[in-house]
Amino acid sequence: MDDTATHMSPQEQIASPRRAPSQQRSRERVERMLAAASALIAEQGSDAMRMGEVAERAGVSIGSLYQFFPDKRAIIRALAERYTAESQACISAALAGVSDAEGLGQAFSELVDIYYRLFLAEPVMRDIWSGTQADKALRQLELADSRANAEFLTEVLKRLHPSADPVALDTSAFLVWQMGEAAMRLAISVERQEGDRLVAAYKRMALRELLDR
Amino acid sequence: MDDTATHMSPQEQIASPRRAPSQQRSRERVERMLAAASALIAEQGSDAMRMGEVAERAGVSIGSLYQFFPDKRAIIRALAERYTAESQACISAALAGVSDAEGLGQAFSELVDIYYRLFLAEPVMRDIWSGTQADKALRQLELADSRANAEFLTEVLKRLHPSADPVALDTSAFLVWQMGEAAMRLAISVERQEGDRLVAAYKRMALRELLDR
DNA sequence: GTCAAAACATGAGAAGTCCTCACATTTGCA
DNA sequence: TGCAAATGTGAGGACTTCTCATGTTTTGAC
Repeated sequence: MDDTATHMSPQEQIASPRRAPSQQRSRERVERMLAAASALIAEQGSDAMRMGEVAERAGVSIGSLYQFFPDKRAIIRALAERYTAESQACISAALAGVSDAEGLGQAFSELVDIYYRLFLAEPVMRDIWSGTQADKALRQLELADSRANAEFLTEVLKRLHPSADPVALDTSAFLVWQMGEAAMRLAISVERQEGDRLVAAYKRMALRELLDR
Repeated sequence: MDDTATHMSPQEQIASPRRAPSQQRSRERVERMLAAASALIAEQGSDAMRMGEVAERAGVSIGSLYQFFPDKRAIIRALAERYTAESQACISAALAGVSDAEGLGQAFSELVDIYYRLFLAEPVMRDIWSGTQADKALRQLELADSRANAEFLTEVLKRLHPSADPVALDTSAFLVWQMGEAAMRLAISVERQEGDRLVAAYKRMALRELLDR
């Protein structure tokens, strides 16, 4: 009872932490809250998601919601963390065994396709990463996630180009990764056909950067 | 430049239009409102900007604010429109006379530098384009702006590569442009030194896409 | 200059949001 | 069994954004 912060602040506000659910009952309720939030985001977007609605749909009171999530953004962040954990495992697996240029080309191409399909199919993921800019902590999370993913790529690059400057490789990998996320966001915001073209163009561009050095 | 998106979510609200200022007095007041909004965004970000504060700083009542701007986002959009108009003129001028590969390399490189410096120096611009995702109309504006800018690039490319598929050129130009905006956003959100490296890497990557075909 | 109509200005308060807090209930465990 | 810790509750506080009835200024036709 210290960080209670009665007034909203001029700028950044760090949400006070909440207790993690320790009993079976509350763990299930937290799951329901996250599921409700996810459904509402899918339907209306995270901006239009109302905390009262989340509570109602989860079958809990508004107070219970705030027992486990310090504020609205924390719920969204919790969902985001699940996605990042999931996708990092996927990416790591896809790139782990790569040892030559052809293998990288193959793996990278598949990864892009998977991500593109994911973006097209998952309105929640889409919405969350779109809203990234509004929430500093979420932006940090995305950046950290992106760095972690780029790291896998860097490892492969170092194996392929042993004599190249490691910093340059790292920069390339990070940039390529971020460009990919931007390309996805762009692709899903235009007509499907144009989106496909853009993703294909990105793929070519990225592979050239990664392979022809 | 009208629009009316083809599909609209049930939740989307089109803000009712407001009267444009027709008298000298009100035109000046609107200027003051925009200036106040700009200053507040620079200080705290558009999210933390309060309409009451804008009105107070502009020396007008909250009612007057709403007389000319249908809602909060409209004020931000009005500022965004100024930036796009300004930057489009600049880009058009930079690319207009380009007729060979070397000229494009030169002009593009300079343009990237200008944009990077602009992003670093202009907190308002930064904030506005960051918040792009929250406001559908603003996203449309940015997309339209990006297309218009890419169009200049496409024209140059068509001159340089007369035998290439025009659609492919257009896709490349649009992608390169969007990647550039993403690279800028990324660059300003990390340490200055890393940002510089990322922008340089983007420049190389983009030029290769534009020139080596 | 007169005067009606249009444009403009105002701020209390309507409507709606996030989040807190004092108090009630349930659970784990000595 | 009893009791502390964990959990559950929802009315209400503190903010927002935005409206609207009411008053003031400008315009322009006569």
